Amino acid sequence: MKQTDLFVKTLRDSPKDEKSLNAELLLRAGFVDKLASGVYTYLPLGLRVIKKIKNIIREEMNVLGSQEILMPALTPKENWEKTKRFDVAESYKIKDEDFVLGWTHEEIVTPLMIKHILSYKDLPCSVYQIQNKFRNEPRAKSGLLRGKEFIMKDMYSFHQTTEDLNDYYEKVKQAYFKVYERCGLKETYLTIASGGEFTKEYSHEFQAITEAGEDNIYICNNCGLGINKEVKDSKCQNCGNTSFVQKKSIEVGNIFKLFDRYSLPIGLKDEKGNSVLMGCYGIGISRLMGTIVESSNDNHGIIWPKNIAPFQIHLLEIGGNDESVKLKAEEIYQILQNKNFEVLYDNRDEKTAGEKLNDSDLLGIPIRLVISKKTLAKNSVEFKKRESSEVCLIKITDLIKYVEQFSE
RNA sequence: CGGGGCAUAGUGAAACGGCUAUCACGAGUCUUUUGGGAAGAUUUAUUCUGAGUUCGAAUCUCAGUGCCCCGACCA
Repeated sequence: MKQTDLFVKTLRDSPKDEKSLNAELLLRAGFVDKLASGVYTYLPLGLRVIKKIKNIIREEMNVLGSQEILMPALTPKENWEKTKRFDVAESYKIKDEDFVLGWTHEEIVTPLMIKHILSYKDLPCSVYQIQNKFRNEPRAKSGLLRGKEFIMKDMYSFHQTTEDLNDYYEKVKQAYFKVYERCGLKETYLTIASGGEFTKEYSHEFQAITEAGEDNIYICNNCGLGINKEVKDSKCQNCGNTSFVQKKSIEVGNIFKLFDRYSLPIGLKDEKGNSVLMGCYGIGISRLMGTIVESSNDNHGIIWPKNIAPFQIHLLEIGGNDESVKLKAEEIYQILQNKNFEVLYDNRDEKTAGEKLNDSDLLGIPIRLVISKKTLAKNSVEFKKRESSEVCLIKITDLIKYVEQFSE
């Protein structure tokens, strides 16, 4: 994409009121626009990142045999009355309180499954959706980390036996780690937390280590299990070790065994009349994006992990009013496009070199290529990785091969 | 929901209760410029809303609203 066609503006100054790093960088770089506290518009660059994260999640959930569906955000009152959650403060009630803006979807997916699960042959079964969720947060904060409306993947699984639920639950854990790894999140810990009202068993959170985090977890020095402070014991629940390190973290996913908490009141039964057992599995996608920005940046801007970067290559022409530079830059842009690289081409004429270079750092695309009179004199293009300060000149004839190496 | 802070152009800032609310950047038009945020010309505002005090309010008072931060809350 040519940068002159991109609907985005970068800001030179940080917005006055944003203390949170992810909010500041994402707003300055033009990835998002803030409509209200905790309510954001995703601009083209931000949406590209969101789409990449969604697709990674889709791929991993599909591997688990789950199928994607989309449930409504507008959900009728009756569904919530059955499970006694109509009055939960987290929801937004609308239209004279006949509807709730969905903040989680057990109440919708469980009745759906009554229609679908007619025999033991239909079990196990798993569905997920990616959707905007609404939570009546008393205090939205920290940019994308805690919003009133946010993007979430929620998956629900249905089983005939506890054993089958347990098996599936373990597989989901592994899939979640793959998601975080592919998204470039370096330090994520499986963390045990309270199962809440549903079960004496623990639920599991996935906690990413970051200074911006709202949680404090204790990490076992022996086995690496994270332990939420609400269930902190003197010994590690997994290995019995007694030494821990405390770190600030943000929850980027959680998984629960729901058992019959929803199937019982809603009446989801197998053919023998036993309640179907359920699990639910969430990932906050917008929060994940914010967390990645918090953990991957420098003084100049964002450093996107390559799998979720909005583009793979940022091609800059410097001195583009020189006809030969412009032509060559266009040519290289076309070649890279034809090779299916995702290229953002800074073809803006009126910008100085400094502006282009600074914008490039701010946007955080993994590979930067610069073409100028200087590099053309050597039949070359300058190559730089965003994460490194090393710069090197690459012969134009070797460019494709060289770039391929770094995008694999 | 308790506590604290802030609110002036698209963004960031300035202006003792007193002249036509100033500056930088951005954005628009034109000319010149291009390796770490360039030069000139020109355009760019209901000082958050409402009330009050005053000869006079961006500035003081009260109320409201919004935003940021701390805490509580967060299946």
